Amino acid sequence: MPSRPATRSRISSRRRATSPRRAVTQAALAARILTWLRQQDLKPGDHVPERLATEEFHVSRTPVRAALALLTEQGLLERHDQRGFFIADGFAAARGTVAAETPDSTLHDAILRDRFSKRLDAEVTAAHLTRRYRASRAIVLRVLGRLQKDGIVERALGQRWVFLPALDSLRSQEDSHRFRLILEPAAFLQPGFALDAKRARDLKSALAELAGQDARTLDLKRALETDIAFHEAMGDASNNRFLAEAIRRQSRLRRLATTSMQVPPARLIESCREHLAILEAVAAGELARAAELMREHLASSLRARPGFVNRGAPPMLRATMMGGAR
Amino acid sequence: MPSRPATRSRISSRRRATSPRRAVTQAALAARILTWLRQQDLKPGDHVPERLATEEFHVSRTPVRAALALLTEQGLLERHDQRGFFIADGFAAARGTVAAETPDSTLHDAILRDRFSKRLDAEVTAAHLTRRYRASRAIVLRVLGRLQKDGIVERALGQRWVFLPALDSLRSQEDSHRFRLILEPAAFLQPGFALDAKRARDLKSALAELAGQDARTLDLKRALETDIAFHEAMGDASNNRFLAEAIRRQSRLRRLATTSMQVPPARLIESCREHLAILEAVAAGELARAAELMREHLASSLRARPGFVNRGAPPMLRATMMGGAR
DNA sequence: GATTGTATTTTTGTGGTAGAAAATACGTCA
DNA sequence: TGACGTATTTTCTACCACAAAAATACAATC
Repeated sequence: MPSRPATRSRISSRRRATSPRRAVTQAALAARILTWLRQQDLKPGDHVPERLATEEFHVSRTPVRAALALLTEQGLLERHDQRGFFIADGFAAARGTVAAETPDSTLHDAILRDRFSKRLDAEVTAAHLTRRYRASRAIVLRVLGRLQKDGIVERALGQRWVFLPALDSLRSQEDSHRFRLILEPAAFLQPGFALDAKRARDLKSALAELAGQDARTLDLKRALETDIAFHEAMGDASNNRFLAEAIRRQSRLRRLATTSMQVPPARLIESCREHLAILEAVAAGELARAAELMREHLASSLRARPGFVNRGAPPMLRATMMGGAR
Repeated sequence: MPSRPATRSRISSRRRATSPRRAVTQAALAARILTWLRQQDLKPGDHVPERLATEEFHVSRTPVRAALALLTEQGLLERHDQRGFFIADGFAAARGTVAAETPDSTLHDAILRDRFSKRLDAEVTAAHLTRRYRASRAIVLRVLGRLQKDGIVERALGQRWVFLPALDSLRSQEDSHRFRLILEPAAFLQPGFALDAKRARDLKSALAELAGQDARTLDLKRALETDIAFHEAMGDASNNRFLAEAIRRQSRLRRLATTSMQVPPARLIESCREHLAILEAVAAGELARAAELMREHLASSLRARPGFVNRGAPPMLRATMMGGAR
């Protein structure tokens, strides 16, 4: 087996007295409810009826109540007897997310890390992973399922799981960029394009803040998240669910590949300015111009990609040469 | 529960003496090997080494040998002692596929049918489905997983599975068409666009045959399959795996929705002619023209959509009406 | 009348085990 | 040497019982 010995963290499935399964899904739901609440225009004292979350997330009141109780513990909500949950004073201020470390996410990240660094082969079996990470079979299968949904692995007909060429290969990065170059400018031109007002405002302030920062002290993770949020918002605004979904898919891949593809910080800041220009065009109702700006923005990013144009052969030739073998 | 009583076919998981699980995956692999062999330029007498299929499908020799043996039984291959499998004389002639009826596919189709005709609610639980179809939980979960992969259902955080608006709603159909209008013309303009020669030939002959047929006696199922094969081939030729994948995703949805959306046969035949024109443009190396033809082709299909422009009732109302009877 | 609080019922996830299927090791033949 | 044939080992799936979580029913409150 070509797999080299590697980090062997124990990813346990045993129930510990302190954190049964509940804590995991509860936290996940709480996190989703929180981002959902943040998207709305809520003031301290506003009521948060359980029913709304129930309908939004297609779950019963039981887990919703548990999640809201969790948010109450964190001071984001307040609970009044017989009246329910209300937005707390600290709601707007608090920045932290409720992101929990789950056995699943631990394994998920470990697998991605080891795969990107080629410590994992392109073909693995579930049994291999259970041994390597000392995780229960159930967890391994769940994580593989999630990776499959994200287009990272594919299940073969037998008992192998195959890693697809991810964004770590130069070739896939180029494919991804060209794909986005097709998709994203088109979003603005869809009939019914409409950007949510609050969302536009939030994006604008986040982008403006980043745009003013120094390239040397930039929080790269936050910059990437803002970048992704911007692109997904444009997809959602397109009013076409397939387009939105396709853009979101690419976002997910980009987020995962962030470790291996390093964009220069200066480019990220430039990016923010371009995003702001696009938002302005949208606000002015000049959608055709927004589309054109988006095209230029993505083309710039494509050019800025490390190792793309700066090295050797020109784009067309390169593409053709690579076309041969696949 | 609004679900009305409905077809209750028993979908069994019990192993019958005659067909254990093996027969299913075996047949599935055999079918995939067959289409794979058909894509290659093979003559009777050509050797089919096990290793090639092994590498192509990421499975071990054991299932490959079983599948090849199955194809031998059907007279498509020949087996010579100590030398292996060879293309049989009847290989090119035989048209039939090895498509097997599995418990999974039965349930899969039943669920889709019942959902399209609104006999199933938009939110279901696995337990509900096991009762309704008298299927084992394992099968239900597998099928739900597949439907999820295809973007038909989504798993909620609790124990509900939510059907996404599929191509049965008029709105989604329009979204789908507009999405394809973005994607598919762009395929031709990707650097490295290259259509496999044999594939082009096969498509051309299939399309030519359909184009010459009478609208009244047209085999609708075959026409749809050819249509899909054409569009997927263009995606594959684009040399961009994300683009190809996105097109394939749409194809899968279209195939599933075929029962509920009825395209007039005359339009299908016209379609074939347009496909042929695109192939000619590609063959002549006029990719920009091919892209333009594709745009027109998809735009025509969008216009030809039943109930879009031509019919009376406004979209929302119609969609509701269609829900009633199937 | 709608929403919350509480209790009850239903559904799901997990772990262990037997048997089926896939992977693999090894000998043989062109 | 590389491909096939056969035997052995490993891995997976189905099934079962129990604990945990979600859904639901019903009473209480605004």
